[in-house]
Amino acid sequence: MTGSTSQLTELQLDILRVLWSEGELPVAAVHAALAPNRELAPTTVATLLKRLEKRGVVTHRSEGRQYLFRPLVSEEEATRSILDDTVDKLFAGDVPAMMAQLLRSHDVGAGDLERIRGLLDERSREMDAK
Amino acid sequence: MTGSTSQLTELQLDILRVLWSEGELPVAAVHAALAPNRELAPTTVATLLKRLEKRGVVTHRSEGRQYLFRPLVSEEEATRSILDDTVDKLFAGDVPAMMAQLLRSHDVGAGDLERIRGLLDERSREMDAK
DNA sequence: AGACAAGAACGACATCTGTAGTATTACAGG
DNA sequence: CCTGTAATACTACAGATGTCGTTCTTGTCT
Repeated sequence: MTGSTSQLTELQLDILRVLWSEGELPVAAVHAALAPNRELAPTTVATLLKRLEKRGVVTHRSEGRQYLFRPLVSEEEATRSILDDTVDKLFAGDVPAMMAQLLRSHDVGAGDLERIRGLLDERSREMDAK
Repeated sequence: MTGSTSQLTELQLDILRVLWSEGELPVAAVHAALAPNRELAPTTVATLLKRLEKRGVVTHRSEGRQYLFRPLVSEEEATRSILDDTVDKLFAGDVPAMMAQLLRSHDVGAGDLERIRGLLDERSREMDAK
């Protein structure tokens, strides 16, 4: 059970994305990576990281006088968790229903449709294989 | 612009669902409809409704000594808004990417795959038609 | 050793959400 | 007209989140 990964906010995800892509980083580096998009004080980033640690989403180890933070959940897990939550919240867990809604009211071009067909076929093959 | 419809929580959605399906209702009725699933004090429901009204999600009119609440956003709009938000949050707005993820890691059975193919075809025809 | 600077630790504050108790108010009956 | 009673209005509080300022600590450089 990887803790409450589903309730991650945009900002929390942005922080996690930095860690996912960069690996183990000191607060300053996370702050720096976020700087272009978010104007946050370094202490803000530290606070966020600390809170995420309290929730079991990241952890840290000391190296010299600074902390190196590292994620405890993978991007896959987080994404999945959030998506699960959304499907439950909006469609009572009915994934196809959600996909139907996505197809219906969100911009999906012709090329996208093809791409999705490809994915479906792939998935079918996988199921047959097993 | 229908206000911040995208940030609706599960509880808020539950309340809205009651209104969507029942129409215009007094607080007591909303409370009653929710009762089987949620054990909330009537005042709690009233508070929630009032806050939703402040956010422009519902409104009310007086009838005698009680208020009749009614939604200001449709279920379609709310669902869409939340989904948009999720796609943005997780896949930078890339709907097909989200669908791919759904197919990959959520339980979608063989029958579901067929159903989705059907939706795709339908969508394709709609596009051709236009 | 003493002063600096860079981190970390702590504390704060506003807003939102879930949750509800208490205070008012005003109609309905007697 | 007075009193329940039912509905609304008001107040409160804890936990989460976004956002920092301030203080404490400790390695480092002269």
